[in-house]
Amino acid sequence: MKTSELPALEQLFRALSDDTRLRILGLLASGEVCVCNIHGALDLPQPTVSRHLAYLRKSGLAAARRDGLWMHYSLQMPSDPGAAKVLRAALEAIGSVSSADADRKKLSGLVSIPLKVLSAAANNCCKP
Amino acid sequence: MKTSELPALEQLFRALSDDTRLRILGLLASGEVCVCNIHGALDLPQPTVSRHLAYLRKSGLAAARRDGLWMHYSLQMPSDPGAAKVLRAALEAIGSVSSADADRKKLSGLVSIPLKVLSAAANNCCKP
DNA sequence: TTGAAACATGTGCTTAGGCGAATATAGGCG
DNA sequence: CGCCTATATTCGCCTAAGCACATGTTTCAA
Repeated sequence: MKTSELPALEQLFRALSDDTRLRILGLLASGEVCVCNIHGALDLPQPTVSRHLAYLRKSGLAAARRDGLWMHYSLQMPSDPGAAKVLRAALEAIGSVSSADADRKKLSGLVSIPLKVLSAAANNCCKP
Repeated sequence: MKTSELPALEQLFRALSDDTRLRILGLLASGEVCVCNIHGALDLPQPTVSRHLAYLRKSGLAAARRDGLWMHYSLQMPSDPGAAKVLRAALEAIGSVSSADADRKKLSGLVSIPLKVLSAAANNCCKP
């Protein structure tokens, strides 16, 4: 059963071969996240986060959804089963890294800070 | 359970993010292979193969064994369970790629060509 | 010891892609 | 419309790493 081709796998691994992108994926693994919260949780310059998100988007690993001023990114599983399995293994590996755990904790802190119920969406973005 | 760290994962993915190295790993998945047979099966310049094998060795994904004139390379699983799972998923994905299958077929052709029993080892290397 | 075979490594060149700083765009609001 | 905020993109610079070609190195055998 021929599924993916080698260049596609190569591209997948290239997308995974960056520390910042691995950290971002570690956050996206918990669900949809706003750019401002990624940039807040990882404590990275906003253009850096944006660039890496663009890379993930072009690689088919992330999807973007606009919500007013905010952009929410979420994980997107590759259609190819082999690539999907690789990504799941990658996410699992990231999940057992202590620094990624710290990132997640910081993210949940950021998200829960305001906790004031905005309109319908429970998303709290960028309240310093 | 903290296992690997992010930079280690990054290095693993970087080692996997090259077409030639994926093809080599596809061959090593079947067992120990001689450099000359890799270079023959993949139809790549010998220095190219050697350099990528060195990269895999330094990344801890391959081990080398000297046998007289020949060097035999074999897969080496990472000690970290998460990384090992990633590698297994990668090998499985490579296994379902048609071009990698062609590589394997060409390798088995090369290996079986002489089939004359050398001393004790059943390894046949580089008999044109 | 000399030569040949099998690998490994150095050199020069080229490209992908990372970063910081600056700038551009898009949406919401007064 | 004009401004602010959130996000995206551009620019200049720099490093990692790929390739082809040439040259070392190691091992064995005559």
